[in-house]
Amino acid sequence: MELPTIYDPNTIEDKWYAYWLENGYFQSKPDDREAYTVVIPPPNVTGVLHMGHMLNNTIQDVLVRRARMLGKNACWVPGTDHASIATEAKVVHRLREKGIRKSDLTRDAFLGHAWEWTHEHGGIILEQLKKLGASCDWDRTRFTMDEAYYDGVIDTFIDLFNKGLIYRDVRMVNWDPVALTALSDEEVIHKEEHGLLYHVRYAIADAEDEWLTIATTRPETIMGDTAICIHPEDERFVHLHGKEACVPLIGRRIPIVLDDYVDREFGTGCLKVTPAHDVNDYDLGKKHDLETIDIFHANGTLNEQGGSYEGMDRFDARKAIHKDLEEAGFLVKTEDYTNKVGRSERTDAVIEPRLSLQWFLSMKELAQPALDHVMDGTVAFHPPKFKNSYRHWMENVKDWCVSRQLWWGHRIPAWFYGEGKDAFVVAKTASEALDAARIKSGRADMQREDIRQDEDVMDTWFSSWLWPIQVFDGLKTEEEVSYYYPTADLVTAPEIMFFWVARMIIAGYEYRGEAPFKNVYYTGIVRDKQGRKMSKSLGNSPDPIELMNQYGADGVRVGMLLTSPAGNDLPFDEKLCEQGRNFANKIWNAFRLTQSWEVEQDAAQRDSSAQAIVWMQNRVNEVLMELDAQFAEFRLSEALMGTYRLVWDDFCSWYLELVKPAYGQALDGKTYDATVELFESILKILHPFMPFQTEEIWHWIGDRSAPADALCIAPWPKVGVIDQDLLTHFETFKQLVSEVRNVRKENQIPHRDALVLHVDSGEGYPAALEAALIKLCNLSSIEQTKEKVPNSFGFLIGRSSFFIPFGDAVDADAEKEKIHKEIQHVTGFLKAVQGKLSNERFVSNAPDAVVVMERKKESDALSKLDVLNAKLKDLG
RNA sequence: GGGCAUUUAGCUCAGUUGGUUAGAGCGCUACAUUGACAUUGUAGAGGUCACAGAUUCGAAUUCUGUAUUGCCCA
Repeated sequence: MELPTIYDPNTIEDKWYAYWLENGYFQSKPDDREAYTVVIPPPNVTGVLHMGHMLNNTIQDVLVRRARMLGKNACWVPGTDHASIATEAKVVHRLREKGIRKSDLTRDAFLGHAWEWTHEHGGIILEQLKKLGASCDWDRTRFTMDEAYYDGVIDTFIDLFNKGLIYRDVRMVNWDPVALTALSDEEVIHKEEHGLLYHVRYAIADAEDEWLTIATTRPETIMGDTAICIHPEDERFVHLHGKEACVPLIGRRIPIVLDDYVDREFGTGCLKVTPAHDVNDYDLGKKHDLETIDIFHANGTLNEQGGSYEGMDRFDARKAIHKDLEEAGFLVKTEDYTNKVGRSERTDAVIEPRLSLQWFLSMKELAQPALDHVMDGTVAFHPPKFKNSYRHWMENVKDWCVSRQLWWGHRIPAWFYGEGKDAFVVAKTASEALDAARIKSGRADMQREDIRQDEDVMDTWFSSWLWPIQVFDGLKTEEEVSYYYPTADLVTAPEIMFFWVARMIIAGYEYRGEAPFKNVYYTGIVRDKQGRKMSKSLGNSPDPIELMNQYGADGVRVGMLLTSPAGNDLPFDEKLCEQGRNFANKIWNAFRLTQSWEVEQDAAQRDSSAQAIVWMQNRVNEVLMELDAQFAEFRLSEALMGTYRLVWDDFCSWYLELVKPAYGQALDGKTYDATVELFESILKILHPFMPFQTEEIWHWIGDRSAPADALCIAPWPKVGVIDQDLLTHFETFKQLVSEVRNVRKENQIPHRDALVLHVDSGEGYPAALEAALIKLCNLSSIEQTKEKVPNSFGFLIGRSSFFIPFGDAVDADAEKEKIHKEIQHVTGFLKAVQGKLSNERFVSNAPDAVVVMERKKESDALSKLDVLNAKLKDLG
C-alpha cells in the first residue's frame, strides 16, 4: 500500500458521494425514530451555486450529518423555487436576443419558453450541491411549480379569500416604465443621485400677490397636485389655515391641508401633495380625502392630464416645466440636492410609484400567533438579537400585496365578468368560476367566454411560505407531514426574515396549528476582503466549484465554517480554504503515520503510551461534551475550532508524538489498537465537517466493505467519564515539556543528548506522567530533590521547582537575564495582588472564595520570588 | 429621520451570572528539518478591551453620554 504524502481530495470525493447515493444513506422514511427534518431554502431554479449557498448548505449538511449519526431519522428535503420575477426576466431577455418580444407571444407560448428554460437550467444548482457533499434525500426533490405544489398554492389563495382575508384594492406599486411591470421592493435599488431641488411659488387663492413656496424634486408632477400640506403647529403658516392655493401655470385651485407628517425643517416647510405619484402623498391623500390625478401613461410619458405636456417623457417634461416656471416667474430658485432614487434592478429605469389594483392578504390577525411564538421562544432564533427586528416588523405588519404583473408563476384564480370593481369570483377552475359568476351576477345565461381569468400571478413568496408543509404534500395528506412536521432547524439569511421566515411561521400556524421549525439559524452575509457583499455584478465572488476543485470540498467547508459565527458577516478569504486544505493534509499524514508502523502484537506497552492513551481518551470525551453544548447553541465555528485543536494539537502534536515508536522500532499491539480506536472517534467527530476525507480514511483504517459499515451512518461516540485532575496534570506536563524545550533551545542542547531533570515536587506535580516526560524530553532520569541544585538551569511551574544541571557550556548572563525578567513579572503580579489584599474594603466585601484565592496567589508568588532570588545568587 | 446591532492583538473572532497581569486561529519574527506532514515543527513578539463619565472593594463585562461601523425600516 503506497499512500501519497499529499492528500488529494479530487480522486476520492466523487467516489464517496456515489457510494452514499448508491446505498441510500440519505433517504428517509417515517419510522419509530425521532425525526430530524430540515427543508432547504429553495434556490432559484435557474440559479447557480454562489458563496452564500455554499455557506448555507454546508451548515445544513453539518447539522444533518450529525443528527444522522446521533441516531435520528435525518431527512433533508431539497428543491428549487420558480422565482417568478428573476426567471421571467431571464426568459424575456433570452427571447429578446432571439428577436422575440414578450408582448408578441400568447401567455401559453411564453410559458412554453419559460418551461423550456427551466428544464434546461433547472437542477444545475442541485447537482452542484452534491459536489459539496450535501446529504439531501434527493428522491424528495420538490419544485414550487410542481403540479401538486401548484395546486396547494391555488387552494391556499382560495381558502384565504373565502375566509375574507384576501381582498382587492388600489395600491401604489413600484412601476418599471421600461419593463412595464410592477416590481417588488427588493428589486428596487436605491442609490443617492444628484439632482435639483426646485423652489416653486404657488399663489394663495382669493388674495392679492400672496404666495407660498414649496420645495420639490419633481416639478413635472405639479399637474397632479391636489393639495398643499403644512405642519399644523408651524407658526409661519398660521395665516394659511383653511385657505386654498393655485397650481402654477394652470391655476387650478387646491386646498391647503394640515398634517404633522410635514418636516418643518425640510425645504420651505410646505409640501405639495401629489397622491397619484408618491407613496407618502398617497397616504396623505387618503387621510385628507384628496382627489387623485394620475398624469402618466404606463411608459412614463404624460397623459391627457398633463395638459400641454401630453405625450412628453417625464424627464423631458421636467426640463420643459422648469423653463416654463422660470419664464412665468413661479420658480424662486433651484439648489443642488442629493436624494435617493430607486431604480429597477433589471432595466435601471427610474421607478415610478404608480397606483394600480392589486390583491392583498390581510395580515394583522394572521401574524399574531407567529409573533407570540417567536417572542416566547417556541421558535428560537439564533442569534436571538433578530427577535427585535422580527417583533418590530410583525407589530407593524402591513397587508401583503400578493399579485405580480407577470406570467411565470401561480396564476391568480380570480375570474372577471364585468368592469365593476367587484365583478369577479374566485374559483379553482373555469367551470366552477362560471357557476359562481352566474350566481353572483344574477346572469344565468353567462357563457365561458364572458369570464376571463386574472392575468397576474402571485408573489413568489406566496408559494414558498408553504414550503415546510407542501414538500410533504401536507395540505392534502397527513401521511408524512405528521411525522416530519414541525421540522427541526431552518438555516437561512437574515435578509429574508420577513419575506420568507415570518411568513412560513404564519402559514404554519394557519395550516398546521404549530410552527414549521423549532430553530432558525441566521447565517451571515458572505463578503469579500474589502467588506463588500459578494455579487455577480461586482465580479468579486469566487466560484465555489472552482474553489472545491482547488482545495477539496472538505477544505472549502472547513474554510467557510472557521469564520462564521451565527448572524455575523463572513469576510471571505481564500486563505481560509487553504487552512482547511492544510488541515485535511494534516489528518491524512496522521493517518499515514499510523499505517507506517510495524506492529508487534505481544510486545510490552510502554508506560508513556499507556499514559498518553488515557489522557487522549479524556480529551476526546471533553471535546464531545463541549460539542454538545456548542451545537445546542449553533456555535458551529467554535465547534469546528475545538475539533481542529483536538486533532492538530492534542492528537497529532502530543498524542502521536508520545506513542510514536523510535525509528526502526515496532509498536505494541495494545497501543496500536487504542490508537486506531481513538482515530476512529476522531473521524466520527470530524465527519459532519469533512465528510469525504473521513469516509475515505474510515475505509482504510478498518474493513468496512459492508454497506452498513459506512462512516456516514456510524453511531456518534458516547461521552465517557472525564477525569478533570488528569487533564489538569497533563496541562502542567505540557508546560514542563515546553520549559525543557526552551532550555535546550536557548543553550543549543540538541534533542539527542539526554538530560537529567531534578524535581522539587510540590502540589500539582504530574508524577503519573513521568514516563511520558522522559520520552518527550529525552531525559535519562528524573531525580527527586528537596533542595535547589547548584549549577543548573531552573524553572518553576505551579509549586514545583525544576533543575537541569549545566553541561559544559553555559551562558550565565543569558540565564541571569532570563531570571531578572521573570522576577520583574512576578513582582508586578504580586504588587497587584497585595494591593487588593491590603484594601480593607476588598477583604470585607469580596466573597470568601475570592479572598482565599488571592491569598494563595500571594503566597505562591512569594515562594516563587524566593526561589528565583536564590538562583540568581547562585549564578553569582 | 426611526429602530436594532457592532467596536477586544496586524486580520477574523471567543470572553456564559462583574473576581488570575484578557484568550484562540490565521498572519508576523527567529530558529529547526534525512524517518507522518514545509500544505511541517519549536519558540517568540504583539492588546490603555472605541472614548468620556458613573456604580462597585473590584468593570472588557453593569449604567449614562459621545464617536464609529453596519443592518433593517421610512
